Amino acid sequence: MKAHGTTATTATAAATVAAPDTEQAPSGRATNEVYERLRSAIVNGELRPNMPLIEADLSRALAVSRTPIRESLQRLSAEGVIAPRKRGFAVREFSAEEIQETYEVRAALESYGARLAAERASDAEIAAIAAIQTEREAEEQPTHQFRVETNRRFHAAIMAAARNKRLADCVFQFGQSYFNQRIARLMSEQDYQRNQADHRRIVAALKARDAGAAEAAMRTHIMHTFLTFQRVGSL
Amino acid sequence: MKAHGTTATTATAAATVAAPDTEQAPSGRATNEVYERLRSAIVNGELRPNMPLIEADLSRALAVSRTPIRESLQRLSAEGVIAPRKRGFAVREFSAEEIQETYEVRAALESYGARLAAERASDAEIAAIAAIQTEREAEEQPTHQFRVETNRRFHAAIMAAARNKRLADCVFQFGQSYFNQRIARLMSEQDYQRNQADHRRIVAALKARDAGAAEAAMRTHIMHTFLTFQRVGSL
DNA sequence: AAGCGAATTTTTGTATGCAATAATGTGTGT
DNA sequence: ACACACATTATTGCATACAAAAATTCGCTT
Repeated sequence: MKAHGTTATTATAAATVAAPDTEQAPSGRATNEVYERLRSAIVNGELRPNMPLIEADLSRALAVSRTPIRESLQRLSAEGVIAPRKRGFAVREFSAEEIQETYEVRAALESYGARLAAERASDAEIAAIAAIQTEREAEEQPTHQFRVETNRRFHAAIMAAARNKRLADCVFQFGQSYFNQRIARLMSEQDYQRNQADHRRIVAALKARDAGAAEAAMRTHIMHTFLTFQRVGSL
Repeated sequence: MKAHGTTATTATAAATVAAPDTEQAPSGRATNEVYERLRSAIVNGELRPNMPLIEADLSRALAVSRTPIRESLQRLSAEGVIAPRKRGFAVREFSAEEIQETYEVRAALESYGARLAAERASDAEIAAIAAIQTEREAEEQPTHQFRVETNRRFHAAIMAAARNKRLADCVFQFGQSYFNQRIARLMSEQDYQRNQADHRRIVAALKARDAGAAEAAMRTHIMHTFLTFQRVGSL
């Protein structure tokens, strides 16, 4: 490919990130803007794994110099979203083993969060968690969007109730991987029903203030999601 | 303070990081060199919390331009070692609550690691873990250095046996904070003996392949370290 | 003195330039 | 056609330059 002056049109990383030239970053930080855009593009799967991130291309696409690009890349690399290659960086690819490892870490973190929530949550917080699940159960025509969003809120509410910001941050980080969205999209109706049952068990344990049960239920729940991944095979 | 030409002598961040002008980074990557030096300076407590990191100073002290400095700062920021201020970055300070939170996360991760190790380790790995603890018990005049190092090896061996690289990386990350070294230094003989007892319990659980017991023992062990911190009060 | 505001200095954020190195292409001999 | 040396290009890594923003100093007024 020959770069021809202004705007590249090939299916390269830069193409999918191009800025909608409105909203032209009046808020001082170009680096943050670039960082956010790249991260969301990667998490949403717009930038495919192993796609190399060419600084000059991104620079043109996002209309900033290479400096904020390079700083964003460092940050994304530290977060494990992209990986260093011999030359520069590429969108990180996760093997099946690495995905399993990630789910195990999430299981460790979220199950401990459930335990802490059972010990520390106020009654109001537990009621709020239960309410989210009730909302899920009540919806008769749940869209994919609805399911993802209420699920996110359910888990976030539990983490908030655990009163450990660091833990919540960690869990959030681990949710920021392209394969999560993909797995969510590939979930069958049966998977969804199993998740609902898991959620009910978690709520019950929290209401009973049974830390051990909450922890175990959450652990099982997370690993169920991993089973979904295994069933659908490679992404 | 007036920067006067070449070498600053005041007690600023840059002073403590200055390169020993030998070993002049023949291996291409200046950014990595800078990153490593800053991180270790912070973790070892040479750079005190809240100390602002002035790019120009660091640049002079480490004899590189501001570019690799800034890239290192992005990385350290993503890792939570430094924190953004209104202007630039400063060494991150952890409140007592944040330290507790960190220990809770470590407890979650390492206890799950112990569980996985109990399920997955080979007999040889468990023997190796036991051997490290035996070595600890055998030493009659253990220096601080010896205690820290064997402790590190003990925990690392368990994480390796858990066969989850991501988990091991996470635990390692959480160990990279200045307060860990400080707490280790403030440990009383009684604390050390309690740790030894904890380690023995963990080894016993692993030998028995009792995942639940290994998990519980490790969790208790980590939280004991947190109790040590609480006893000595503020750092 | 204390408070306030403008001028000055620091320090950062972004852009650009240049040399080094990896990647790629091209030709030649076998 | 294949392998290999060599030339060319693409891309990075680091340094520098410059403008904007924040912090500081200084002088003025009260």
